[in-house]
Amino acid sequence: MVGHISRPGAEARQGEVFALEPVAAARALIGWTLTVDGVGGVIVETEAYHHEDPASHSFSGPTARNAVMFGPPGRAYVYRSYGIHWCLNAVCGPDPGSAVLIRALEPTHGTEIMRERRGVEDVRQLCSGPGKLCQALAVNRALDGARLDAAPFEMAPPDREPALVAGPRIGITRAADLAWRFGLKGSRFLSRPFPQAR
DNA sequence: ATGACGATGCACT
DNA sequence: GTGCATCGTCATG
Repeated sequence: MVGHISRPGAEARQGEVFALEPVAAARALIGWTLTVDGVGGVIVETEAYHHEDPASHSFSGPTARNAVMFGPPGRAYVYRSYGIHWCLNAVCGPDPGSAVLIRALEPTHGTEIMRERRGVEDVRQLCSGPGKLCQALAVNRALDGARLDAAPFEMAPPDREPALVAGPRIGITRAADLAWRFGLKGSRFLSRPFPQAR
């Protein structure tokens, strides 16, 4: 079973989000539902990567790997991490070379398929990390450059403006001080907790 | 041709 | 909390 997730006006709102600069886009994407062939869930964690950001793959200019980042917004940029995992980004921004890393989903669609693909039962372990969610949604190199507004992708906006939390990005060494990681406040499906605001 | 380096996840202490 | 598998990508010779 593959339930559609479309809502009225979703396409226009999607175009608006992907036109934003990456920090704004990363914030705006929290709460959207993302599926691949009907399997997926609600985006609860993102990170922004700006073209002038030393932590971004695009920082040193176009290469074979990051070419999609320099193309039109609204496409998937998929890359291999640590030779093992895949990671999914949404290309965004008015300027070339910006993207939003999708870091975690709250599983809502096709959870049994995700359990099979991940080999774990716990719903909190299905999509709580960029590599995990790509395994759960069967995202790989074949989807690098694919449009996010067409099959097999489908995206639907949140009904209400979600409450956000922000913090430093995970797993990077450069520009590690920037608070460009965003999460759905109170979500139990994050890859890691956010540092407490003090 | 070769070497350094990860936008990670998992097992283990 | 720490250790590390594993390999594509990119810079260098």
